Amino acid sequence: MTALALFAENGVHGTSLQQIADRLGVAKATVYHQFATKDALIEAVVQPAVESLGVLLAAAEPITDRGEQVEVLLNGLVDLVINGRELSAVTHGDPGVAALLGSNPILRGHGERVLGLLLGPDPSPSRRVAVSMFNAGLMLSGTDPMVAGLPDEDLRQELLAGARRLLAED
Amino acid sequence: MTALALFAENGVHGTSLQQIADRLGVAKATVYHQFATKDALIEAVVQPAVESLGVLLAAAEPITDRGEQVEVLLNGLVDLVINGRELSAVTHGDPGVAALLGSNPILRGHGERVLGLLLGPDPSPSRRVAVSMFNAGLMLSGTDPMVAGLPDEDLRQELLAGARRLLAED
DNA sequence: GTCTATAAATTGATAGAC
DNA sequence: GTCTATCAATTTATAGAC
Repeated sequence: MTALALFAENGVHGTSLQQIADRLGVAKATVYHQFATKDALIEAVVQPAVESLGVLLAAAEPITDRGEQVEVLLNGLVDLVINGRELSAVTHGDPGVAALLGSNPILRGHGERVLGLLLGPDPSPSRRVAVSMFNAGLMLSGTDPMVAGLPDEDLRQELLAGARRLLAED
Repeated sequence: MTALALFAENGVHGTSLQQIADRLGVAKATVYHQFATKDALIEAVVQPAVESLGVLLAAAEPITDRGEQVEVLLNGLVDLVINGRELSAVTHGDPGVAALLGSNPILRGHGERVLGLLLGPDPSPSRRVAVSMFNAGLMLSGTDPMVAGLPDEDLRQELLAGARRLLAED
C-alpha cells in the first residue's frame, strides 16, 4: 500500500488523502471509492498486521511452559516487525493513531493479550518498565535510520538478542 | 506549557492552534502574538530540553574513561526523561515532528552527538541495534500508561537498569 | 496584550458526468 | 472505476479595533 509509506514519513495526521491520491497518480475521489472514510483506509492498512498478530497469539497462549511461551512470542513479534518495518513505527508513533487504534476493539484486545503474556502473572514494577522499553524499542527500531541498512536476518537476530537481554526472567 | 499536554495527547499535527487557545482560555490571535508561527511554538516547547541536553553533552564529552562516560550519559538522559515525561514522547512519536526537529541544526547536532557517544568508536551492527532500541525504549516509556503510575524515583532506577542491560559493553 | 473578524488555503467528504 | 467540480468545516495566519 502506498498510503503506508506516506504515513511513515509524515504521520497519519500529517498525511492527507490528497497527498495519497497525488502519489498514486489518481484523483482524490478515486481513493474514496475504495475506502469510505480516512479511518477505514487506516484500518485497512493496519489489518494484515492485526491478523498476523492474532495468529501469533493463538499459537503462544496455549503454551504452558513459561520460558517457551515468551520465546515463541518474542520470535513472532520480531518477525512481524521485520516483515513490515514501516507499519510498526506508524502504529506506535503518532499518539493520535494510538487513540484511533485503541477504539478498534480487536486490535486493542490483541495489544492487551501481548502485554499480558509478556508481563506474566503479578508483574513487578521492574518487569513493567522492561516490557515497556522492549515494546517501544522493538517497534520503533524497525524504521530507525541508524539500522535501516542492516539486512533483515541480521536485524532479526540483533532485535531478538536485545529483547532477551531486556526481558531476561529474574 | 499547555501546548505540550495537547501535543502529547493528539500529536503535533493533530493539535491546532485553536485547540491550544481554547484550553488556554484565550483567543487564537493571542497565541500568535507570542509565537509567530506554529513551528515557532513547537520549537519553544522543545527548547528547554534542547538546552538541558546541551549541558549534559558538554559534561559527558570530555570524560576520557569510556565506562564512566556512558554512565554519566545514561544517568543524564534518564533524568531528562523523568523531568519531562511528556516531552520525550512528543519528540520521538510523530514522524512529522522528527522531520521538523531534524531541520533544527542545534537539536540535530545534539542528537548526533548523543548517538555518537552511545555508539562508541567503530560500532558493530549489534551495538547499533542495541542503541536504537534503548533510544526508542527510553523515550516512549516516559508516557507509557503501563508505567504511568510509578513514582519518579522508581521509574528512574528501572529505566537505568534496563538501559544497562541493553547497553552492557561487550 | 487581548480581542473580533476575516483572509487564503487545505481538509475530509459527496454529487454526478463519463 | 475514474474523473471534475463542489461542499462545509477547519487550518494557519493576518488586520485592525480596544
